[in-house]
Amino acid sequence: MKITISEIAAQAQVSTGTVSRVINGHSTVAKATRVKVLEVMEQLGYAPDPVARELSMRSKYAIGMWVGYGENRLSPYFNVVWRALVREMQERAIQFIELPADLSTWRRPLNAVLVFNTSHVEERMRFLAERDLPAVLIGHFPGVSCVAPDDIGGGRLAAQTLLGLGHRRLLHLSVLGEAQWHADRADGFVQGLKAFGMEQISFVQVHGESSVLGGYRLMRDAWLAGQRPTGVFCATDEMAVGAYGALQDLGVRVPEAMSVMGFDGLAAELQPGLASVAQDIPQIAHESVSLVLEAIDKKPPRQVLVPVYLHEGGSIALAPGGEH
Amino acid sequence: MKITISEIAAQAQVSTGTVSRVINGHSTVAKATRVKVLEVMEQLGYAPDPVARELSMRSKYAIGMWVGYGENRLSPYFNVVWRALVREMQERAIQFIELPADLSTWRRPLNAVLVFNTSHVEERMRFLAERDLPAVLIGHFPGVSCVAPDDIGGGRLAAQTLLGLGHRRLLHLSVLGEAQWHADRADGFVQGLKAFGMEQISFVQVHGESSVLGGYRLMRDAWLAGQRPTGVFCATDEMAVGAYGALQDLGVRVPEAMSVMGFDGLAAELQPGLASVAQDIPQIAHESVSLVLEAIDKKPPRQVLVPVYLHEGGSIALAPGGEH
DNA sequence: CTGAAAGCGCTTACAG
DNA sequence: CTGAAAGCGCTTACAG
Repeated sequence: MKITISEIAAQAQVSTGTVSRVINGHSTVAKATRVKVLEVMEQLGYAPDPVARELSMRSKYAIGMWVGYGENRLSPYFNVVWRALVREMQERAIQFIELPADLSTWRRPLNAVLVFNTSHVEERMRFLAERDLPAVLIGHFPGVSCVAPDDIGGGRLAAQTLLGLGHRRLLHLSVLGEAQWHADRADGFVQGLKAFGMEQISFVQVHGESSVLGGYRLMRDAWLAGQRPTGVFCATDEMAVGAYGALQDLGVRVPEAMSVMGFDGLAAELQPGLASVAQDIPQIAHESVSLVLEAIDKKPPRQVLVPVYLHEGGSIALAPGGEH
Repeated sequence: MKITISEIAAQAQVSTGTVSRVINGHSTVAKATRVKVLEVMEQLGYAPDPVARELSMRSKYAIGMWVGYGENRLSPYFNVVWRALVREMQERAIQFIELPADLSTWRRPLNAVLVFNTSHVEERMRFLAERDLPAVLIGHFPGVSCVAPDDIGGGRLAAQTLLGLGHRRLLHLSVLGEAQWHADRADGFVQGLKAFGMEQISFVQVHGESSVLGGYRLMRDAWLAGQRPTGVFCATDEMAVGAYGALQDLGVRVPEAMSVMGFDGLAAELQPGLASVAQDIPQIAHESVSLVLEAIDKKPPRQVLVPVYLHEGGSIALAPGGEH
């Protein structure tokens, strides 16, 4: 049936306490026994039971996750982050509670709140501050602890990548509205172009919705308006999927005639082959929870930027005409 | 200080066992003591700790969830079902494990497997059968326990709904490939039309991808090919979102000129106002887990069909011209 | 470094 | 009907 810590202890001929110590990486375990225990665990495919773990470790903390409503609640990105967050909390044996949109009706005790994927950020942060509830935001907001992917660096990375392949006519599909993340991605992209020398480059930026349909329409309309870039950088992978579709409908071949890049790193699931600036989502989850713990301890707020990296893919190639 | 069951027991002058019994509604508690205990609980605002509860109630079963890969892993539908499943397992205090796509590398003990959202169903079911692993499928497969939404009934419901509004020129956006669910939805729809009398109806069915882009293209192409339905039934809500977009781009007003219906019931998040044949997803999760438990007990396989219902929305209206 | 033991908060045969 | 006790799977002072 289920294999437990005592099974491991028996097989490794140590006490359960010792097994527990190696699980938790306590340094006070002899190297030989540690190795032995790890071996047995590996062999039996053991994984500690998070529920039992929580019951016995039980940080006194209960932290709430306050998430937004609306269509993006079902977005691929949201779901990936949400799952990473849940897993992180489980691993750290922290009790988490998904909060309702309207917090004012909430009664159960709460040690901190993690705010994610929500609109009205300012209003919400004020609400929490007034109640002295430590808060951490996944995103940007002055004065509170925040964690976010390096959107600017990601934009720059996209620019460098496309420029490196010889592209000189570039299009950026960006997003309407005030959110920081897409502004940063666009800024980073432009920074990358500027570093290279703008005078040699033609660059156009258009704005639409951050969805498949949004990307489709932007790409199609830009093309029909006479834009002829060789490289397109999309603010999200979903938009890139749409752009892909539009190019297909227009008979423009990817990557031969046009290189397409996305942002988020969901390509493997969303559109195999799509090159993308990937976020390190497990790391974002990890940092978020660390900041929450710091906030509970009244440590001063910090802002963490989690690095991004290039997710390679066949959707980008040397610019046509071999300008390079 | 957190208040626990022993606190209640002390105040009510009974044992913790008795308190537990009233918490769980066991009938073997004298009315007077029950009342007394409830009073104390109420007074102290006591709520049982779910973690402790799970640890002690939990069936010793570990059940695996075997899900498919590919883009639909991030689809809204998948995510909604996934979360319902997780919650159901938690409530029943069953340990669940997300299985890797390649089960042959799996070592940890498993009492049963819930198969969901996967391709190669036949192959996978055979794999499990060979290993004597009880299996339950969300979907259709002969000889094993299955649970699925009533796709046929849902198709019929869509037909009745649109016919009831006076629509007589109908289009169905269906899906390419061999899966049962969209065949059933289409069949149900046609059944509904036939029951009404096909000779008074013009009906066209087209096939594409089950995505936003798929719906967009089907709708646009049908229109450009000269189709002029007044009612469109989409095999999924995602396709309906795409169809919506196409109609917008074509300048066709919804619902004045065209009624649009989806299927799945994700409209509230995906496209507010979209009318849809809604699946009862919590119920599907519930039945799945029940069947898994039965399968572990060697009970004979059963096939469960979960009813669907109409999710109302402003995307459907009386047919133009008031044919009704 | 490591074992024995108590404890996290709850449930449930087992007696009576 | 109800209490005493063992148990769910793990952690962590406390000794040694």
